[in-house]
Amino acid sequence: MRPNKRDELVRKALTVFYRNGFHATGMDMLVAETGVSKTSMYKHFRTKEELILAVLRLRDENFRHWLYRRIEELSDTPDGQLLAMFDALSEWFEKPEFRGCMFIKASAEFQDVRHPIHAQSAAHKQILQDHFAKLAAEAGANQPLDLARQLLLLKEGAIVSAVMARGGGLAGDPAADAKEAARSLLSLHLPRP
Amino acid sequence: MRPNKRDELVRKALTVFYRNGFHATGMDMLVAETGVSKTSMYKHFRTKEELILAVLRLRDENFRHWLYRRIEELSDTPDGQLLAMFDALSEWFEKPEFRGCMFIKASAEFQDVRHPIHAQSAAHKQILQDHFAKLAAEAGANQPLDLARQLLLLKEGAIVSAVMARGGGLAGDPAADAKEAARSLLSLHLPRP
DNA sequence: GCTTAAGTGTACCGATCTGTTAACCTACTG
DNA sequence: CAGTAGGTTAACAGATCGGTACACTTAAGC
Repeated sequence: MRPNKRDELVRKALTVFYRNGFHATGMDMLVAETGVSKTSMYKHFRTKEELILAVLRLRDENFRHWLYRRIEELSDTPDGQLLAMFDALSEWFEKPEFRGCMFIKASAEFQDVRHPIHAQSAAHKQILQDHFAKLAAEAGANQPLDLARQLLLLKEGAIVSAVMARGGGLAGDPAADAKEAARSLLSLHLPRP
Repeated sequence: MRPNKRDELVRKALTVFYRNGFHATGMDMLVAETGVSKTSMYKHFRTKEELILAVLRLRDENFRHWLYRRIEELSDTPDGQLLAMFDALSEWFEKPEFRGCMFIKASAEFQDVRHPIHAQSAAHKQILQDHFAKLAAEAGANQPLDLARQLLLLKEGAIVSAVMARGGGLAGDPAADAKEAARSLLSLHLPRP
């Protein structure tokens, strides 16, 4: 059981789950898409749930590191980075493979709050919120935690709306709208420059 | 096939789907929970998808009418009603049966934008956005559509965050945070009173 | 050269999935 | 009273679900 083999399985399973959903994706389909045998799959992951949790761990890493890096590329001030988040999101929304937030979908399919999948999804959001709060504090916001929470609301709302808007079912440009709103909120929370 | 029998089935199916998810809820479970026979169920709804679409239609009616009425009870000015929406949401979030937005969950489980379930979910959001825009225009907002979209983002973000916060997995009071943000946005969009 | 770990293919398990079939019951209506 | 609409129970398709059993191959390490 080479560890990188396992990682490769998680990586491929991620794309399948992301495209297809969790319940709608059977282990047979995963086995077919990854090219691995079913026996091996179950040697690496004792249950489907364990595989999903591994997928979510990878997704958390990938997404957060991508977002953190991208906003640092786009701006070198903390308040600029908070704003730039919505430009990064915009880039994400326009990728053809964009299918919304994997953690929102996971918590939607595993609704019991005591379920590890639900808990892990919430943990991802908490980590993001903490990061926003750190940036807000560095930017000198009056109430950095409040600002962070409001920005998180805008981010989640933008993702959900972007999903709905994807097929033209909802009018508007969620990333642009969210950025505009964020600009307003930042101007009210930050001391006059 | 008395029509009210069908409505009763839709009503009961709604609670089961809302509690359990769509893919995770089998027709056998629905039959057991509604007390109806499987044959009758398939006489009323030719497929599971048709049942889900009927459930979503009912949910759209119920939710929108509840929300519209509640915010009218809480305020009699259009801008006051836009703010009161977040008080109404707060009441919803605190109900023990709260499990998030059914349309977000539906679009998460049926991701293909051409799928009728996905389209119907997006339509629900569009109708809400239109309603907000109407209120924003009545309130005299500079750009009522922009304000409506921003408020929709806050609403969706609050719902998603409330789901995550339900088991204590995410800190904060999403409804209160969203209301605070909405107050800021309104003050910037409305002409000085 | 032998052992062991890692992986393979395939067949299978019982349960559940959506959906169907057939025979029967019951109550209203012409 | 006969016909019919709406409902019942119960069994059954055919597929797929998560997960396992068994016999085999391949490659590395001692």
